[in-house]
Amino acid sequence: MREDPVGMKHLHQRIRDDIEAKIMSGEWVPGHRIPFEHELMAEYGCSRMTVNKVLSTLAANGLVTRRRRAGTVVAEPSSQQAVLQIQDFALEAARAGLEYRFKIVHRSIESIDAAGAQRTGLPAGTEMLCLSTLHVMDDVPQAFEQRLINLATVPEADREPFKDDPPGTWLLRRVPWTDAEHIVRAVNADSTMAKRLQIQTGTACLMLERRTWQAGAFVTEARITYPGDRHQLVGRFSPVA
Amino acid sequence: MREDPVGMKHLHQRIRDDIEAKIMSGEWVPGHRIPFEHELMAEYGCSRMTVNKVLSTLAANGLVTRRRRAGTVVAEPSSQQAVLQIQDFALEAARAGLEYRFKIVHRSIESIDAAGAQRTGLPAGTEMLCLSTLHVMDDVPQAFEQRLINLATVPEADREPFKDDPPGTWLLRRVPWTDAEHIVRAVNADSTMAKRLQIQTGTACLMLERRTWQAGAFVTEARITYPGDRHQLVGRFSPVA
DNA sequence: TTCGCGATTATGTATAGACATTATCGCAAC
DNA sequence: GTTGCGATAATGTCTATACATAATCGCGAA
Repeated sequence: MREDPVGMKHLHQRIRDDIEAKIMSGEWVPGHRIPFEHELMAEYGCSRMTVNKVLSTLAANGLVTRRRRAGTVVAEPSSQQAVLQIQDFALEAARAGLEYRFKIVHRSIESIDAAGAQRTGLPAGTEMLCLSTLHVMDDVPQAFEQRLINLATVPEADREPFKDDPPGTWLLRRVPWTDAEHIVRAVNADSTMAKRLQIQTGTACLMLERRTWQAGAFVTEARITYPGDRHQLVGRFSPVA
Repeated sequence: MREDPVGMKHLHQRIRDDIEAKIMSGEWVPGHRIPFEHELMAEYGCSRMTVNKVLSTLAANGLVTRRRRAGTVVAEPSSQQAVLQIQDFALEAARAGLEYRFKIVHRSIESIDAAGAQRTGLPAGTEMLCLSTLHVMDDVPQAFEQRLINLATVPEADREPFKDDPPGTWLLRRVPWTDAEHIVRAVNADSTMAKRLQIQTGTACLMLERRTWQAGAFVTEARITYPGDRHQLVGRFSPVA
């Protein structure tokens, strides 16, 4: 019944990618009803078990909400929201009525080291664009960002001056991600970091480490340090199955 | 074919619970090979699809590792995992092969103050059970937990000695929550906290504040402080709109 | 001894169908 | 109008089967 898959992803993955893409692109906003299982069956010409498993997985990941009889709808953004929103400083500043600036304080291209290769799953020696950015609101430093961008996945980053948008915002618009890993740590500011953020040495800081992949290809790693007395992560969660 | 389920969980959940219990209790240590799918089929008298879905789900959650031909084994705990995702110290300790203890260092019943009333949305003066708990693994303090439990919502907490399970675990089993709010901060340990956690004064700590509601009724507030050099929050997310 | 290759075995993905569960819709009775 | 109830429609769970894929095992040849 199925054509021979030569360079063809598994159906499960293809359906999942399609739905995720529609949600990510904004074509399907939160609350939008996703086609019923039998509609997807017809569209992809597969059995209900297959689309059921896809939708169940998406529901377990909190991307959609399923209700008997009512169908499946795109979930309201909840848990991850906080971590992600903090990412967009310009938006946060605008909402708080502050003036936002950023400054690229370092830029270079380097081969990834052994530890980096381990973290990202890339072969050692892969070329990465390394950027350090200071985010400032109303002349007060809010965060220091150290970022690696995989030039194999995003070659155009090499020629980008990052004049209007900081690297994170620029990337988000260019390269939609499909997977991310977040780590949140508490660290004491060393003297260098303290100077950058205009805080006292030893002040507790939140360090958010974030790695993103697009369909298995590593995109970027960001390590963002926030002064602990100026920032917190806030999230609202609903229980997962 | 199946007996009528009166108070009988779905098979999928039962198999899953059984396996998780074996892992949690330490009966199956990391590396231990889980029965093959056809063995579980025979044991539970069900089809392979059913056990396959259970094991796939456990694998997706990182509890087990699956390899073709080799079978399914209990996963190695990856360093300091998922404090946020699985907020169960006993489970984490069991997986890491550590001995877990907890100690209630303070217990009282108090009326909520103005600030607390603000945070929880309760009327001032509501009676709360106040507990302070120290979580210890292999004689090393891992976290200090300050918790308020709403006695109006969970009156039986008053008579509970919290002998076998710490308050968080006990509550989770008794009162399923429908909404939660999380705040993550970085704070410098003051001298009291430093003494409790056996760290140096000033060490950066992660402070996780968590409030939960059940259908609009406030249940509990927990404020958990982790030494920053021993813990991190790990999360794996998929994109949201 | 070692290398290569085929058989074996366990998981990965998918199908087609069945029955259970539950929320909603619409009609009928009050 | 409102209430109650049955039909309906969607997801939830499960079966039995099939073939694909990948890793390992063991045998035979170099």
